[in-house]
Amino acid sequence: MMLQKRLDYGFSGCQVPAMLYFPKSAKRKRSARRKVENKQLCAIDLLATVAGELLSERENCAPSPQCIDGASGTTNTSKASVKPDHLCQKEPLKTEPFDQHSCNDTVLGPEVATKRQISCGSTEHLHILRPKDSGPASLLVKYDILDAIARESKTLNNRVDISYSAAYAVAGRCGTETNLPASPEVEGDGLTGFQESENQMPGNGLDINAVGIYGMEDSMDLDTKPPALVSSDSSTEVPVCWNYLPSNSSLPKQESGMEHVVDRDDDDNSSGCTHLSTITNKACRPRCIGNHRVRKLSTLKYWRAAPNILKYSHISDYDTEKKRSLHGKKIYYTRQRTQRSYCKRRKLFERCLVSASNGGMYSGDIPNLCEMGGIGTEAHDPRTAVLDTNDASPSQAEQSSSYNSVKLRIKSFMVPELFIEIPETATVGSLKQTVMEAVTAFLQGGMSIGVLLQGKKVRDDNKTLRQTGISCSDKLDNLGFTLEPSLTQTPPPLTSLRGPHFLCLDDAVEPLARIPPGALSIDQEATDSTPQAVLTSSPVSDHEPIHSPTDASSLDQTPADKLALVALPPVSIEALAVVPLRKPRHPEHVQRRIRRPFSVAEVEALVQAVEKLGTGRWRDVKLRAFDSAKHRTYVDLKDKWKTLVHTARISPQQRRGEPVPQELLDRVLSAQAFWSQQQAKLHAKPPAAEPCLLL
DNA sequence: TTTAGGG
DNA sequence: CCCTAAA
Repeated sequence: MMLQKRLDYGFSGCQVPAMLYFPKSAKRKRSARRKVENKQLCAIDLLATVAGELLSERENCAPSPQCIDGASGTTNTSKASVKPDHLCQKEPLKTEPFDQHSCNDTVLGPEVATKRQISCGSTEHLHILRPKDSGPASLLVKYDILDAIARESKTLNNRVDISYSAAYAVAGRCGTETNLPASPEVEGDGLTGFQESENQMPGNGLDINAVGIYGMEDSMDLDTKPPALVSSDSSTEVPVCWNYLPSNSSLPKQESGMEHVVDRDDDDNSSGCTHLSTITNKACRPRCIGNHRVRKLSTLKYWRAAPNILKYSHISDYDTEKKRSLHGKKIYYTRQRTQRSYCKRRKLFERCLVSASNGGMYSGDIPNLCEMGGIGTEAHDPRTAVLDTNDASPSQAEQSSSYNSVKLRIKSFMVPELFIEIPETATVGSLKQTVMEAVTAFLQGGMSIGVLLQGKKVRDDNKTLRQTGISCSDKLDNLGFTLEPSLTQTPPPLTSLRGPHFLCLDDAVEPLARIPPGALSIDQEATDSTPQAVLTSSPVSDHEPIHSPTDASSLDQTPADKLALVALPPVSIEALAVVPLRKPRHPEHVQRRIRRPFSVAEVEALVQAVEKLGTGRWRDVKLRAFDSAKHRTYVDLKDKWKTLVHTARISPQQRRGEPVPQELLDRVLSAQAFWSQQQAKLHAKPPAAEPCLLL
């Protein structure tokens, strides 16, 4: 490789619409997941789950748009809010890459409704009941959720806007990798354009935007209320308490970008606009709803590690001039589409929530997202969110009546500085991608919102707006919000698993890792004495790029060794002190293999081999029938057999995916029976001659 | 490494 | 497909 001159780009801040992305890379460790419990994750959990719904709903498409009434098992049905018309008339997907059976075999009678249970934290569950054939699924669900939340919270202070971005709805057929269309431009909708541009593998993503520092006052104590999130959504919803002031700036309307994707995701022409929404408070686990062709919620796509990122560092506030380091790291990523059950997806999201939680907040409740401690940037810091109070009339707010509200508008947040190093021979497209990756990496650690009042950081999250003076009109001019990265709080048990590339960070902040969680209060006044973590780039070997089997778009993929990216967000000392460590991830575990459904021919070969060799000799089966299929491991074959047996035992209506000939399934059953019998005999008495299934 | 199973 | 305990 010839040396290339590098160009360094400094970003004093990337302006993004005032919205946050919550889905984060999933973590598979159950141990980590266990740490995510209860209401801390209320918001994200809910949203993530909703997102799962949106995804899952795609296969519940049905031709009939009519709404069904009187669904079973519900106690509190009610009409959901009316949707805007434009949401009801979406073009169908131009291409429906999903299994064509998915629509057919899931259409239920009009009386059958799909009962969804939306988990909102650990204590609240919203049951969403909507008919299966009530039209554009994701949209309905979206409004179901909104409606449910509104009812559940008994207040409209909290608004949640959920957008679903089906980045790509492509299901790879067996043996054929599906190339996706080129990534959409990342423009016009802030971060919504995050795309998996590296290799254009099939993937799908969720953009859960939401929103609204509406009802902040309430959110302060919204332990049991639906999440109040942050949004710049200037579309239609106006919170009751906080007047949302429609932006007159040039900030892109996030809806626009999102809705388009939603269009693509709606898999039918249904024009149904009404639906049922049922809300209960049962705190039970979501049940598995048989579904199909549901992509795993790889919102994670967005959080995919940038292979080019060699360095990913954070520095602290300018005023402290302290440097801290993060490490580049792989981000759990998957583009696999699965047919997992709702429960599975739910679990997956729980994993997401782990990171979301750990990364985005270190204590407190999700509803307090809007009041999370921020970084100590100065008021004039360009990274500070622009607060527009021109249109607000805070004079009323300061009239200290108990119900006065504070009106403010967040025009945008500022993303902290990003430094990007890229060869000058790189294309603009790769530059875009690099920037995107930088932002992705930046966001990957989780987000926090900082509140600055007159240049001073408002640390006490428990104070009311009035107490802090935020309700005073004369101070609103100096009220700012910062979008700041948070680091994942590494659970103590996991810190020992850190790979070599974590060493530098470990060394720097190891002492902090021992701070017991209980001591990690939001108010981290004493953290100014935090040891400095000097940013160090990690060896390339520790960050082997993620290569995709179908790296179709590796246009100008600058090799990792030639493109370094340094993100230098002004990480607050607090954040580092509180959540100093990232969850270690072994690079080899980062990328999930692409899913490659077995073809009928493969199934045939597998069945034949198993018939011959039995069910306990998968290596032999592999050698015998799949020796040349590099991507099929004996574990795969074993798994496939397992699923085949399962498939053969369920009713044909329940089967999904490419249908396997019944004849093969019959053979599967007989072979399974035979060999399990043999195995039983083997246990009974010492092995004799090698049996063989006669067929 | 391979099996066997749960996830 | 992933993850792992066992073998």
